[in-house]
Amino acid sequence: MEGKLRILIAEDEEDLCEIVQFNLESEGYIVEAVHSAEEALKRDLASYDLLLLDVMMGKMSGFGLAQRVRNEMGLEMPVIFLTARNSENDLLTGFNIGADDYITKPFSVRELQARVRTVLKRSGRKAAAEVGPTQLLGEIVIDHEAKRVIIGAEKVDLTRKEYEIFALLVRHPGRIFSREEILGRIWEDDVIVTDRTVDVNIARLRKKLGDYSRYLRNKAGYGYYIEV
Amino acid sequence: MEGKLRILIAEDEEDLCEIVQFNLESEGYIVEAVHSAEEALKRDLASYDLLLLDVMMGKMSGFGLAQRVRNEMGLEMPVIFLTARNSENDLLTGFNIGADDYITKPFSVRELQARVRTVLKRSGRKAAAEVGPTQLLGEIVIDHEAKRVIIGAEKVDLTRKEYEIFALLVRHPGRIFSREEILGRIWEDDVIVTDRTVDVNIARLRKKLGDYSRYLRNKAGYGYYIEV
DNA sequence: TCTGACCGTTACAATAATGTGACATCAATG
DNA sequence: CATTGATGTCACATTATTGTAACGGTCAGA
Repeated sequence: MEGKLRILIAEDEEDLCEIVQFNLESEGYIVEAVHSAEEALKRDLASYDLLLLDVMMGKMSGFGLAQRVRNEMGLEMPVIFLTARNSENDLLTGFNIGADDYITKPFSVRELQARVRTVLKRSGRKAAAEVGPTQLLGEIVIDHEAKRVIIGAEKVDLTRKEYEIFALLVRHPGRIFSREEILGRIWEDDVIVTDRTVDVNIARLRKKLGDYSRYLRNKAGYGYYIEV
Repeated sequence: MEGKLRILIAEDEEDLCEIVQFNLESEGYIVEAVHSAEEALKRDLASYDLLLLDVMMGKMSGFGLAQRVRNEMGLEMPVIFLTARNSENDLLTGFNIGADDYITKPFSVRELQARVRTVLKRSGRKAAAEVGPTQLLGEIVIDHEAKRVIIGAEKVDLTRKEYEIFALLVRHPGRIFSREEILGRIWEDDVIVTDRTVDVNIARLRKKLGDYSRYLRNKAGYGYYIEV
């Protein structure tokens, strides 16, 4: 029905990383590995379908990372935590992210595969669902659960493309996205559409945003961005 | 607070607590967590519908706690023990006490949800996670015990799939569920069905809901949801 | 075995979303 | 301030998504 699912594993034990990567890739997933939370944050996390996070890595734990992903970035994505069995003291507390599951080390490959499959299936593995239920941009609230925007008392439904473009831009305020980049991220790989298509969708989005469309700006020759 | 079921979890691994709490709450239970048996004893244990007890916690074990609950306090309540994998002795003891169930760590969240549901059902507490005994949506009443819907004076029986889809959506009003997500949550892991199947079941459900099917909405490109 | 409830699949019609070309405006650069 | 490429907008065509009827298979109970 769609492309391969992408998994990011953040785990500082490189050997374990490789084993997991190898095995999940042989299951047909696209797996990328990083070895610290900081490295993970450099990725476009929204582009993955599942995060496998070691609980204990360097400075920032897997929990910390998951928290940032969910709270600050407003992304809801399936997370499986990897925890060492007998290091309970080291386990951090107080995260309220929606961990979908966890698995204790050492684990069997089969175990992991089963867990991954289940979590992905449960989560609906659609292109990076986002949570919030809301995320703010000035006085505009994005309701990621309802796929719409709330402006004052108005609730404005967004179509899929409108929503995805807006969510992408809002996730990175101030950053300019070229039409090519927007197309590459939001449209399927095999469909070919003009870059003018982006403009039209932006126009429709702006119309729905009303006055607040002033936040959604263009820089001639470059692309679109959200004004900070 | 209407008929939601209350669960107390006593478990010293706080991260595990959080995971369990989050996931059970999202299933519609009220979940409270404590991190020791002593703390648990300060609660009004009779007010819970289910106890989830870690077998190994600090001074007093989950078993000790369960024993006191049953013998001294004379409470009959469902208990699920959480045990580490290789402590077989504990298991025996657990069953002598009359544990309703046990689950070995690490367990999948889904496994736990299923176990909780089963135990609650068996114990005579209403039924599954979607328990009410009834839950309201506008003027529609869902009778979770009879697996049907009451619209005005009409009683409309729902088939299993119809009921589960409806219950899932009603539990999270306003949230859009993609077809994949619905399939992942309601269908068994190993069966493979088209996503169009969801549509047809939705259609059948709508027909039974009559006029009130207006609450059960679709958003093109996303999925189905209950209008708030 | 028969029967009917339940459920998955398909086909096609109805609806919503999206893409495109034409043209009007705008913005940057000399 | 004039020119030119970039952007905004509209109407309409095209495509994708959804609703629904119809068919067939399975399974449990009569």
